[in-house]
Amino acid sequence: MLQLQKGVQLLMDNKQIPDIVVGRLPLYLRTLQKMARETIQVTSSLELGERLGISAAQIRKDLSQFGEFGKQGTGYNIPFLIERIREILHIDRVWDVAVVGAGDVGRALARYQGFADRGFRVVMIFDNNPDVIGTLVADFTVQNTAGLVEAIQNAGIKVAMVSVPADQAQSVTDQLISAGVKAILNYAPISLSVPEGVWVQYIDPAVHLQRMAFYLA
Amino acid sequence: MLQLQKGVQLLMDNKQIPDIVVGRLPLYLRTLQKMARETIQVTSSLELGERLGISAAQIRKDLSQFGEFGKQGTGYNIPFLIERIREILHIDRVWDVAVVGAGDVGRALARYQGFADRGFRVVMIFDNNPDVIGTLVADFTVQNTAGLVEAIQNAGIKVAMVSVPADQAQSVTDQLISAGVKAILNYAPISLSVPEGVWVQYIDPAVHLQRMAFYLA
DNA sequence: GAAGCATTGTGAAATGTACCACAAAATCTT
DNA sequence: AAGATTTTGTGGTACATTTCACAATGCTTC
Repeated sequence: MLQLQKGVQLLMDNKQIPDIVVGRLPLYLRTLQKMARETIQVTSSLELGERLGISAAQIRKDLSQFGEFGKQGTGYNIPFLIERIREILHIDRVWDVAVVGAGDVGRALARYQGFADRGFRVVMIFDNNPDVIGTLVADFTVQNTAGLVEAIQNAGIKVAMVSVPADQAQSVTDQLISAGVKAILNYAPISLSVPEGVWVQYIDPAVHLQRMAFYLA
Repeated sequence: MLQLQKGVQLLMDNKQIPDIVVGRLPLYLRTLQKMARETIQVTSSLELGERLGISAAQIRKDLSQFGEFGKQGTGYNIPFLIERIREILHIDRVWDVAVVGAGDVGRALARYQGFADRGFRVVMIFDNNPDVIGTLVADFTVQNTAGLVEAIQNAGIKVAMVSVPADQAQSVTDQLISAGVKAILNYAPISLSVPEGVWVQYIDPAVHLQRMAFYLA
């Protein structure tokens, strides 16, 4: 039986980790958590790779950037590896998240149950439509976007999701940044301009579909 | 004034185009269409790159994979380049899309206005919840997932979006593939297994947030 | 407890991607 | 109409990422 390693330490403080490696860690984590729910205790880079469609060598190389988490001949202890990845990604805590834009997408995000146990929790939602301000969305009262900077600053929020129309997205982004937000998940179909030290990820279903359409005869 | 090039032909039939290049074309297109709405006629790789946060050299190299679309000293004619990219991505037509799962996400997708003019159109939506089947979502009657394969096959649909719970996503995917679907945009938080010749893109807000959390102190 | 099997972590090689820098070509200026 | 300016397309180079392949290690079996 695999023992929990003791004294394992995360590296990465010195080393420069490629962003592409960082981007795969959440996928590893998601699959490992699924395996844990299936009560699997141990896995190998080969098995994990098959579930993910990623080569075993790549998984081993990626994980070795952060420490030695496996055991030769045996593989990786799943609960242990889950904890290590949660530490690496700084999601061994819960980040409060603000949603800006209470349209279909914003409301779906506020009501989404999938953030639980994955490191995030929606705590407030904003909109600038007078008909929507004050209404309830998943236990939250929609706040006026006019008060966004103060509310986010006071709450110390660092993570936000933007689901406003494209023509308001840059302005909202600028306000979020002035309020101290460092990570933005942008659903508006537009490239945002942000200063050094602020990270943006984009979700645009049309972009994803267009990419695949290239391969359709 | 820039003349429209005549007799320009798309290459790429022989050449193997890197997927990473294909993935940037929709971003170029989205920004070019925004510029067109601002009634800008001509742009340069430098200007486009600044808007996108991508180097000018990379944009030129990417586009040169498909043909010579620019003019030295002048740049790129925007309407012309838009049409070329639409051809390359096979979105110089409208692809019918099926939505499976009529929860918050599926309903938001069915009602989303952002697919218009970007090559896609939602034409049907499915769910397996008896309370939801038969209700209206954005002019569509929610159909029973039991009839999914037949309906999609009959309509000749090649593109689908999956917004069902994770534990149903693989089963739905298998049905979509048996119905002839070749491109799947998956909102379920799970890696899908698909055969050669079927493409999947993933949208999982928690994954995107986790990736950024790595960079949060 | 020795032999066989499984699996890691990792240098080295192979492959893939981005950037540089410039000749060529088109436009602009005077 | 000649020189200055702009900007493309691209060969070459530098950098990044993935894959290979194997020594080392830890289980399992007999």
